[in-house]
Amino acid sequence: MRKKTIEDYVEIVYIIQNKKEKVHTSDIASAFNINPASVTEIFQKLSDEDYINYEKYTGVTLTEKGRKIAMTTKKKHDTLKSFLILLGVDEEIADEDACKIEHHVNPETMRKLRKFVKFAKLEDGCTRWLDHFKYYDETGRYIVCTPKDQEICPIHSKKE
Amino acid sequence: MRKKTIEDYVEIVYIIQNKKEKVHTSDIASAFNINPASVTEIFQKLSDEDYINYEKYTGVTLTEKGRKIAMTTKKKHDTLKSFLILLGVDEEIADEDACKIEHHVNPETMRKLRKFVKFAKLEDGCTRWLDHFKYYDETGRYIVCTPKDQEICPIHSKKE
DNA sequence: AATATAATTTAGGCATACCTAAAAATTTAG
DNA sequence: CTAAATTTTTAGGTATGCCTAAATTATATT
Repeated sequence: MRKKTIEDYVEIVYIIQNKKEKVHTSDIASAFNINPASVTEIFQKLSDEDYINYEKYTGVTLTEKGRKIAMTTKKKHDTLKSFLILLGVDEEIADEDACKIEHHVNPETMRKLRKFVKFAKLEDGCTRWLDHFKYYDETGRYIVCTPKDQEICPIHSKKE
Repeated sequence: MRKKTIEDYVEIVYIIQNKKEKVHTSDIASAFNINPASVTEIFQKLSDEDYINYEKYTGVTLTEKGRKIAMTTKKKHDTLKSFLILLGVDEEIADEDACKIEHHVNPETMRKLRKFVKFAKLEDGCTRWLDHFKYYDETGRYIVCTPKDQEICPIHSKKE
């Protein structure tokens, strides 16, 4: 199976499992808008490779191996989505794009992105540049912080 | 053919065409590290759908339709790569990721990203926050521009 | 508990993007 | 300008992720 396929299916099982205990063929068929027969097939393969516990007709649960991948993938998704929303992308599009991109991003890139999202959210009147970006995006005008006025914010400065 | 396939092949033809006039089966086989026979097959399909001008044994060129897609795709690639480098991702990884992501990003998202890269590059002593991000990335400390010191930079302010 | 209904699985098919081996065309060398 | 070497194409094959139709199992109704 392809990495993308494993991640997509394991992730959706993970999400549905938070509401349902056991995840059924039909849950995934409707979530991905595909034929239930295709889901069965995927279940069999995911089971062969030990990502899910599958017994015919009774629904599936994630194995430890599957859960790890699901969580990692979901975390990537959330980071990407947050970042795109930060940028001003509509939530729905941000979600779609995150879905498609999440399988293809290098771990180093993800690390930088996570840092960046965290950095951008260090506000409380501290972060201004994001507002400046929005303003620039809307008007084309660029607001400057002059270098001399920098200081280290005592509240948010901390290790890692 | 899948969107990803069309974009990947048309883009590489575009890039090679900037150095070679006619693009040959072997050029692409070695660029993508696949079998020449597979390239021939793709050439036939790309030709059927009018993305390239293909005549057996003589190499290919892009049609107008193909060139448009190639340019759009390359532009996406460049924007994504620039953005990732801005974030501090290593050039090689930035390039790889851009390659994989470029097929999956919504036009609205691309528009925001392009704006963002442009915004971030409005420096000349003006943009500070990117340095602050680097500093934060490395040390965990957050440098603040205090709100009162903002002003509109007369040099970079302009419509669109 | 028996039967009708709904969900799931099996079986058989299809398109895509790759492959290998062999045939055909082109290019290069002598 | 012919023969050897190289490149390209053809033919036939594979894995993946989807499909439909039919069979099987589970669930709900009475």
